[in-house]
Amino acid sequence: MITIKDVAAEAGVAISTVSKVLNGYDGVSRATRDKVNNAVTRLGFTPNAVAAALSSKQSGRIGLLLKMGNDNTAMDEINMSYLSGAIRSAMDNRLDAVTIFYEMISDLDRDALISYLKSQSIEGLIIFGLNKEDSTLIKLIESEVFKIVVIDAPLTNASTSSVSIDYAEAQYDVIMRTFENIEGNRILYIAGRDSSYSTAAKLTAISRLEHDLHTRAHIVYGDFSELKAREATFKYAKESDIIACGSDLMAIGAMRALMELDIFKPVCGFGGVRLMAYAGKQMNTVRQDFENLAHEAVVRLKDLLAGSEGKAYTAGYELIRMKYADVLN
Amino acid sequence: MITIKDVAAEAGVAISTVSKVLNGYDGVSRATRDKVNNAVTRLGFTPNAVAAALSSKQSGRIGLLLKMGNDNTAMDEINMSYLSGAIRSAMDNRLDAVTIFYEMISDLDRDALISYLKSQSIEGLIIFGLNKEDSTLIKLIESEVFKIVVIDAPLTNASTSSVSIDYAEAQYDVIMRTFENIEGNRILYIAGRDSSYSTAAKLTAISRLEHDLHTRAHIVYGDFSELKAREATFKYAKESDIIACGSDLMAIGAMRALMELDIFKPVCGFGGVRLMAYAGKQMNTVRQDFENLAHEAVVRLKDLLAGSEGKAYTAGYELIRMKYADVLN
DNA sequence: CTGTTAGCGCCTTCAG
DNA sequence: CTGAAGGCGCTAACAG
Repeated sequence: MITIKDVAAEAGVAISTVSKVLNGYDGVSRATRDKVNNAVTRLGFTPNAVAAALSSKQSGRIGLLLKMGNDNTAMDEINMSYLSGAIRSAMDNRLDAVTIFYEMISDLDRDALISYLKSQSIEGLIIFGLNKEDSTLIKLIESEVFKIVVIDAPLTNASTSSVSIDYAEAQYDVIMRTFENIEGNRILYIAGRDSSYSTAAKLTAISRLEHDLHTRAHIVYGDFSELKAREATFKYAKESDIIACGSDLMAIGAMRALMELDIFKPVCGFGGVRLMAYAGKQMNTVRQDFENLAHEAVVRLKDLLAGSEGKAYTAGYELIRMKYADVLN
Repeated sequence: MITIKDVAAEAGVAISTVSKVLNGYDGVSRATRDKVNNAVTRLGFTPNAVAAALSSKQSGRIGLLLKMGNDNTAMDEINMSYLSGAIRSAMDNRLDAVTIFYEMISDLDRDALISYLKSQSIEGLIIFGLNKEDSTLIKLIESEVFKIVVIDAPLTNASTSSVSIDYAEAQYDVIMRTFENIEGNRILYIAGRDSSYSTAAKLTAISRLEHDLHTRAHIVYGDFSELKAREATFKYAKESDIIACGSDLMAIGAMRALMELDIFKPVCGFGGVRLMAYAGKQMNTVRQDFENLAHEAVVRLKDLLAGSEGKAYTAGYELIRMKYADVLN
C-alpha cells in the first residue's frame, strides 16, 4: 500500500504538506500543490479513510435507519427511493452511509443501541418511518447522544433536526382538488394509523376541510391496509360523496370495493407510489420526492455534525403538489 | 471515550491481554479473562472498530452493489430483500456492509473504480443484478483485485465466487407444471433480455422442453417489459397453447393482453414477487429466497476473505420450487 | 509557506 | 500465561 509518506518523498515535500493539499487546506503555494498532485497521480495514491478517521476522530459515518416493508411493496419503493437519495447525497458530501434496519436493532434498549452505534463509529443518524410506538428510538433521540435527522416526524432538540413533507397542506390540497369536480360535501376519510406522525398531520387537514366545507367528515382508521380500507368502503361508501384515503394502497382497496359495489364515487389517494399503475390508473411516481427528502436530510445532518442546532424543516410539498394535479379522481 | 487502556487499568492487566480476550484468542487464563470481562461491562467499554481496522489492516468492510429499478417496482422488492438479507447476515458475521448503487459508479472506469473501493477500504463485494453489458464490472472481476461474490451470473475465478438460483431447472419445472393441466404443446416463450445471464439459463430450459415435448417453441424477447410482453401476446397468442414468461411482470402484461383479447390461455410467470397480488392472483412471495441467496453470498464472501478459492454455488431453487406449486396457471 | 513531531486506539510480535 | 513496545496511515498543532 502506498501512503502519504511515499507521496511526500516523491514530491519532495513534508508529509503534513501532502495532508494539507489532500484536504484542501490553504496555506500551500500553488507550486508545491502541483508537485504534490502530480506525485499523487503518478503513484496512483488513494488516501486511507480508516486512518484519517482514526486520526481526526471524525468517521463521517452516518446510519440510515429504515423499516422493512413486510406487508406491502409500496414500502419497498419508498425505502429504495430514500436509500438511493440518501446514499448518493452522502457520497457527494463525503459522508459514509451505512443502512440499518429497525429489525436489526429492535431487541436493543437505549443504552445497548448507543453502544452499538458507537462501536460502529456512527456519528449521526437519519431515521425514516418513525412512529409514536418506537419508544427506544424516541429515547435515543431524547438522549441527544447522536446527531439525528428525523424524516416526517416533528421531533427536534439541540442535536436533532427534522425534515418533513407538509402533510397537512398536501392532504388538504389533494382532497380539495378532488372536490372541484363533484357535488356534495360528505367525506369518508380513511386515515392511516393512530401511531403515525404523518397521519396526525393529515387529520388536521380534515378538520380544516370540515370547517371550510361546512361538513362533518366520517373518519375511520385503515391502518394503511388495503383490506381494511376495502371493508370501510363497503360499510360507509353509500353515505359519502367522496372517499379520501391517507395512502394509495388504501385507495386501491377503496376503489376495488367500489367496483364490486358497482357504484361510482371519487377516490383520492395519497403518496403516489408506482404501484398505482397496477390499479388501472396512470400516474407519475413521486420517487423523486423521496430522493429529494433524503437528500435534504443528509444536508441537514451534515450541518448538525458541523455543530449547528437542531431545527425543523419542511420540504417536498411543492413537488408533490405538481404530481397530484391529475391523479385519481 | 474509554479505551482498552482504561479497561486494562481497571482490570489490572496489560493492554495486550485485554485485546486478546476481546478477540477471543486463547492463551489467557480463565481468571484474568473474567477480570477483563468484568472491567469491560463495569466501564461500558465499546471497542473502536476504526482503530481495530487500521491496526489489523482488515476493515471487514464489504460493498453491496445493486441496480436501482427505475422501471418497475418488482425490482425494488427484490433489491430490498437482497439488501436486508445481506445486511443482516453481514452483521451476524461481524462484517460491515455498505450499499452502493451502480448509478453511483457508472462513470468510473475499472481503475478509478478500484481506487474508489480501496479508498473506502472495501475488501470484498457482492454484486447483484450483473448483466453481460456491465463491462467495467466484468473487468473488475477479471482483475481479481477484490474478493467478489456474484449473484446469478456464472462468473468465477481465484477470487470470485458466484451464487445462483438454478434458473434452468426452475424455469423447466415451472413450465412443466403448467403443462400438466392443459392440452397441446405449443409454447410462446417471452424471454427477458439477451444480455441477462439468467435469461440465458432459462433459455436452456426451453431447449430441453422442445426436446421433451417434441415441439418448437416460439421465442421472443420481452426485455422484462410489461408492455412488450403484452404486444407479443397480442401477436402470437392465438397460435400457442401456453404462454410462458421469464418474469412475472411480463406475465402480467401477457395476462392483460389475453383479457383484452378475451381468450383463455394459461400464463406462466417467473419470480413470484408480491406485485402479482395486484394482478388479481394470490400468491406467496419469494422474498425469503432472495434473502437467503444474499445470506449465502455473504457467507461465501467471508470464506473468500478468509482465503479460500472462488467457486460456483447453487442455492435457492428448492425454495422456489415450493412456492411455485400453485401459482399462475 | 514548509517541516517535525506527537498521538488517535488498537493489534501483534517478542521477551519475560 | 502476561506485559512492554513498536507500528498501522493520517491529522494537527507547533516550530522554523
